[in-house]
Amino acid sequence: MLNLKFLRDNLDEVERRLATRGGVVDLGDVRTLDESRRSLLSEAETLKAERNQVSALIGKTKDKSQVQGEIARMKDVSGRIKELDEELRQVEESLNGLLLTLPNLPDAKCPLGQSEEDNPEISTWGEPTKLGFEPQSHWDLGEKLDIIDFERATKIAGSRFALLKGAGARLERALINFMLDTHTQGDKYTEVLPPFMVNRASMTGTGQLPKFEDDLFHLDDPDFFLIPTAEVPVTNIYREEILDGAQLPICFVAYTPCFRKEAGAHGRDTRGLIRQHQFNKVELVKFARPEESDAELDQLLADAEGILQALKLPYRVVDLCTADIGFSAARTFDIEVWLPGQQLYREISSCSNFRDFQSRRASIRFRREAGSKPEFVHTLNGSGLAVGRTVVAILENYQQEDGSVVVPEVLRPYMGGMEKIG
RNA sequence: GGAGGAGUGGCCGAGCGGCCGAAGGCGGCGGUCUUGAAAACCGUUGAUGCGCAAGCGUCCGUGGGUUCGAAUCCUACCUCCUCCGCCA
Repeated sequence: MLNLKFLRDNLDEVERRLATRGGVVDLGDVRTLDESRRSLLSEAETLKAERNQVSALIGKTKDKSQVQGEIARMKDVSGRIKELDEELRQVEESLNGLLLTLPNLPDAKCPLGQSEEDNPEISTWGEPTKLGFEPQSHWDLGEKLDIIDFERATKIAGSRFALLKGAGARLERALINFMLDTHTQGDKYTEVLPPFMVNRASMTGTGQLPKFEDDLFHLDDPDFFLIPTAEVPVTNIYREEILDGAQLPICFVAYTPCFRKEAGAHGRDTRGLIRQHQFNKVELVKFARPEESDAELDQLLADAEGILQALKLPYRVVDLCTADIGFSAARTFDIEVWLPGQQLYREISSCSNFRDFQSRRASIRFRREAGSKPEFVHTLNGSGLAVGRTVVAILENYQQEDGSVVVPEVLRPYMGGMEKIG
């Protein structure tokens, strides 16, 4: 959520900066609602002040017959207050509803662009793998090795599900453990295992609601949502809390499955593990002081890159342009891993700084020192990494001409010493 | 699922329908004393909205209601605790 005061004073600038995300932005309604809110508020508060005064007087008066007139008048005043409060409630509901649909302001440093084509590549690591033979796709490899069964997953659940088997299931589990162990080394990140279902307030806090309900799996009774990323439950750990500034930054790492409807992706990535309704992810989440969040984003990105480097998987980093950053983000770096089967780089991690956008929605604040005023923290998160896509990358990059797959060295201890699948 | 009990400030804990944003304690902060620290003593210490400010408003789990006036009364919901049942 944007700062209403800032928005009020810089309406044109906000419109212009939001428009860099694409489309036209008209904040006229925000102005109108804000103005009527303030005028209703001041009228209601004046009456409340009067009522408080007169009621105190009535209270002090022993002989109530002397104040019958005041009591009658206050009855009217109270009626009027009730009307105004109701009007105010409606205006605030509209205003708040509107504010909740406005995306975050892109950072000044966020590159301008019209589409993902305009995302500048800022670094590369390793060389795209040269296999010396015709590479197979991970879905062919997986099926031939009998470690991924898409057909039966479809029978059990439906399309966009996978059944991992044998060394495939073991590889997924090995990756989760390897990632968690790596990130928690030296107490950099504290491991958490959060609920996989959350309520509406949590979804609103991180920005999935109210705009993106269609992308979420929902349970009617109780009114819960399956998490689309661990970002949601982990960021909401501190919703409506005031943190001690001395403890910042607070860094969490969480493994969770993630559930997404992929409603807008019909026909895209229908084969393979790339786009599933359910996938595993190890997520990094940080709560930082505002002045430190840029540096924390760099570190977060480096931590995510560290996993790919340890696995010796080639990748590049792109700086998402204004048209491509997510709703809640102010700045985002994507890590894209090389996939020989498809001969392209594919997103495997997305690392973002949300600044105070989520912390305003979720009311997550901190005190610099005892006695100072609460300020909003900056929240950040990034995949460290998407596990399913890491399996894809390993199968495709480590495949051999005979269709077997070499297990990356760092994973062997997690695979019971297995050096090769197949 | 059934039966009881409870939700007050960072924490514990008082609170008669008006003098309660809320006693008291702990903790925090500042000070006195001390070579320094502890102890003791004194003072101070919630959040938020509108406003340049003075100030005014709001917040005692959440939402409704009664009343001139609600932390205090009524009501629904939420959460927690105890007991019974069921259960990985």
